[in-house]
Amino acid sequence: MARAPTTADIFNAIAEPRRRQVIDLLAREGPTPVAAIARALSLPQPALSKHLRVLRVVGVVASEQRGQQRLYRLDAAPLHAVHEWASTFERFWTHRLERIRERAERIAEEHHTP
Amino acid sequence: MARAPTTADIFNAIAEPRRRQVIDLLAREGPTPVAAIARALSLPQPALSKHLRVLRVVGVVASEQRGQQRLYRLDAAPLHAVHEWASTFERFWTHRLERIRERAERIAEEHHTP
DNA sequence: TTGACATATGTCTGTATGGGAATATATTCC
DNA sequence: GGAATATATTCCCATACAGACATATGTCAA
Repeated sequence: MARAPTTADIFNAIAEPRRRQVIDLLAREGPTPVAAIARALSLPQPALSKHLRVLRVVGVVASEQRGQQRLYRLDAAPLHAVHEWASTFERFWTHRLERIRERAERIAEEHHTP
Repeated sequence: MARAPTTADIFNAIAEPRRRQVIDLLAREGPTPVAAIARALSLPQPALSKHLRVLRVVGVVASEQRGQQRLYRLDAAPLHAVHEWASTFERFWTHRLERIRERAERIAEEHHTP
C-alpha cells in the first residue's frame, strides 16, 4: 500500500505546512477570499486552490460564494480529534516540566545554604 | 516539489495511523521490545521496524539495547508542538459547545413555560 | 565457531504527491 | 453576447511512500 492520500483524514491533511498556515490564517482573520489567502501566504493561486480542496474534503474549511469571490472559513471541528489525541500525552510533558522545576529549585536551595 | 518525507517532522510522522498506534502503545505500556509491539499491532516485523525508524528520526521514540532485544520507549516532547498547535483552536469548539448548550437550555425553558 | 533468536535493511510496485504552467469554469459588469 | 475578474482543474515531473518478501546485521548461548 502507498502512503495514504492527504485527503484521507485530518492528520494527513495537516501534515503539510502550507495547509496549517491556511488554517492558522482563517482562525486569525475569519472568512477570507482565496486571493487574499494567496497573497498573505505568497502562494500561487492554483497551488492554494489545491490545498483548499484537501482541507475541504477533510471538512476543516468550508466555502461560500460571495459575489465573484469565494469566502473560505474555518470549521475547527476536525481539529478537535487532533487535540484530543495529543492531549493523551500531556502527563509526559507535565512530569518532565515538574522534574526540571524541582531540580532547579533544589539547585537554588543548595546555593542558598552552602 | 513532492510531498515532504514522513521523517520531515512530527506532523508528517503521525499522519500514518500505524505510527500513532505505536505511540499510543508505548504511552500505555512503557518501554516495549519490537516483537511485542509487532504482536500487539498485528504488524509484520519489517513493516514495524520501518515505522520505528521514522519515529526515531523525528525523536518521538528512543531505543535501548536490552540483551538480545531492543526496548523502544516514548519521548513525548515532539508531541508537545502538535498539542500546542491544536490548542490554538480550542476556543472554536468551546464556542460551538456553548452555543449548543445555550440553545438546549433555551428550548428546555420554552417547554417548561408554554 | 555454530546456531538460534531479534531486529534492521534492501528491493519491488502501485499510488500519490506539491508546485509550475496552461487552461477551464464561474460570476459580474458592460 | 463579450470582456474582465476570481477560482478551479489538468498535465507534467521528481520524489517518496507502505507493505510484501527476502536478506543482512547484531546478540547471546553452547
